[in-house]
Amino acid sequence: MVQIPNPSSAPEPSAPRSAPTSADVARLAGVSRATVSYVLNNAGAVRISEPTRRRVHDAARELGYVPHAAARSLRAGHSRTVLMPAPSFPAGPLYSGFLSELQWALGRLDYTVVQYGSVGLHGDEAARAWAELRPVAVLVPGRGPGPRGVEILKRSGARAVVTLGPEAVKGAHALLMDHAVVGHRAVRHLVERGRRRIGVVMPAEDGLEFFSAPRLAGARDAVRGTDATVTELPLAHEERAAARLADRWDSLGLDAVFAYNDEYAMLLMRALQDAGVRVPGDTALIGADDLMLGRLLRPRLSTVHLELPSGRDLAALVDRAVHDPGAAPERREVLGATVVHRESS
Amino acid sequence: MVQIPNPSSAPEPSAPRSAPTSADVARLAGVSRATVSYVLNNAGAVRISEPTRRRVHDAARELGYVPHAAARSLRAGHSRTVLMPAPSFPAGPLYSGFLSELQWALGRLDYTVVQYGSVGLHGDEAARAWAELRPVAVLVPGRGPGPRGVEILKRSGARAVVTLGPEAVKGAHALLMDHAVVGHRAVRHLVERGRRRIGVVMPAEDGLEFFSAPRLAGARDAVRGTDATVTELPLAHEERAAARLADRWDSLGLDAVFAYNDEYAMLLMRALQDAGVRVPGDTALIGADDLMLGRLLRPRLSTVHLELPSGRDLAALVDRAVHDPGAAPERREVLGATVVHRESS
DNA sequence: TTGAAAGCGGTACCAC
DNA sequence: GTGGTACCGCTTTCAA
Repeated sequence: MVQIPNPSSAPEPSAPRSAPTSADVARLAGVSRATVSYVLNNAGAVRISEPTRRRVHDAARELGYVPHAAARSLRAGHSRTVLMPAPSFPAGPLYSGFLSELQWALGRLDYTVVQYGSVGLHGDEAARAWAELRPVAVLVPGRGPGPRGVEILKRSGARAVVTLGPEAVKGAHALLMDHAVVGHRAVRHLVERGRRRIGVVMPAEDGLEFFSAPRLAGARDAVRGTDATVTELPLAHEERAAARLADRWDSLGLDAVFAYNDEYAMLLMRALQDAGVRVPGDTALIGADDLMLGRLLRPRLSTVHLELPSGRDLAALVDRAVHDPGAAPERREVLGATVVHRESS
Repeated sequence: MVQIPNPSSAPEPSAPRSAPTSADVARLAGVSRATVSYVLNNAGAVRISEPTRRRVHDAARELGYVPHAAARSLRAGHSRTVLMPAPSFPAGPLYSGFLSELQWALGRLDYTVVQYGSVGLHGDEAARAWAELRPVAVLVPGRGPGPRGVEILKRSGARAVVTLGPEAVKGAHALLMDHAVVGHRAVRHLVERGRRRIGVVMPAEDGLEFFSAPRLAGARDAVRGTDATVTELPLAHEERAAARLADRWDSLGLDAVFAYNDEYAMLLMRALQDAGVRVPGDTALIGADDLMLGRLLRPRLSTVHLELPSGRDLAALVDRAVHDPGAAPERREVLGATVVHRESS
């Protein structure tokens, strides 16, 4: 018996031109769209007979039905999307760890975290782009939106805006992370150990001023009222730049350096050693971020250990804020910084 | 005279309860919603008088109107969202750089990149969650969805699914990045330099097997047909674990190590040196990923330099695939790996 | 040049 | 138990 190809029995090879909707499921199951919705959402208020439930589930599975999030949240008037602009700075292990912990914690609370790639959008323009997605909350790392941006987000339904940065913005919750404290701790440490002419490495790379400027400010603050001085040392993250800096080291007359972070510290340490400068004998050196690599250097690198807020705490804050959008914005300093004294200082 | 608070004259302090819609704008401007849409989207087909345009723009600005992306894409039947599941592995500088380049390039093509935090979702379940957002394309780093997952995504409107991982999936474009080549290059290099008993460091950390397993396989492959052997060396990313490994080093009888990547290599190098093992004299050492830190070690660390696909190329591939979803899936090996011979091997 | 209205896909109220 | 139906906010014919 010859098998005649039946178009309706072979939907597989040629993909259907558009996604199946709940109406398709309803048709196939021989019920109404309402019933499909009830069944698929396990509506507690409505009782659906077991045979019907099965028919609906079978139809949905057969069609490969996937609900349309946009339609759903349009109807519902809200979503459970937490939007985070993708950071403009290169994410190190600290931030990566924080982020994945946060995603996990928000996921447990049934929120969906979405990192939005806002390239080249600035200020209110960025806020508007985020607002188009109608997130229930917005978490902004780094330089946050201005007060107008926050207002835009709230007017378009964001029940919480949280900034993670150096300054609080009106109307938004603020987890204050002023990196000045990092520079302050580092340089205070150096001063306490008797150093007086202190260099502060400033990365030449773009996107880092956001951290380096406050760290420098903190360093300046730490020498206030002492006879110690701070000197800026621009440095690109490459060997030759470090070598050039090391070559003119004697002329700088420094007896200590706070190197922005452990990576720049490592770069500089190697260059200094190659140039015959003894660390910490001639020049004390301290980094920041407490990366594993610092522990492995010779001498072991002193550093400033950072304590970021826990993802769980931040998730809880978001959840609280979402439930009570009217509450006064929280404003909390969350950046812990403690010196880890090892061998280089 | 007592000031009686007038609710209607003071909309500022108490935020409006819901977001302004295009109907609100229309009402305020004294036009229809259609006109608002025309004006705000600069519809070329329809000419709107200049005074009307101004009235609409003014009204929109005054209300802080932001269009509702969900409603828009629901009506349009498609979006320009490119979805990427947030990677399950800790993102290093390589991946971060690649990602931001990709975001930039896709942004230039007017796509919006969204990283979706799919915590604890696996297989088809994850694919369904992604499909709910009806992205125009899905880019999956690491372990991609199965063929069924791809089918789900395509049926719900994704015009392109691209995997960036070790194996091609039916129906999806594949940028093949089989890390076996990394292990192969590293170990071949060691063998060529006369080493025979070769250790391969396997990170004990979760989420890395995805890279470490293929790298080990490649290493095994490289000794096939030679008299060299490969020994697995489990190692946690902490000093004490490295010290323990170094302590029993002599008993292992190895004359070379491929250390998974530069970070583990650095960890091991320090421990070996502390234990009196000379590198490369007693044991040659090679890492991978060509991180800056390797260049700064003594001896300078040999490594395997990885070449990831450029963000621009991948963006172009996505754009092509979106325009011609019917085309045969591209399948291309994109992971370049070349040994950088320095001093440790 | 502008407006009325249909409809995208789901949900939930109200009848039956 | 189940179905009809009115929305959610926006775009886009089609008429006026």
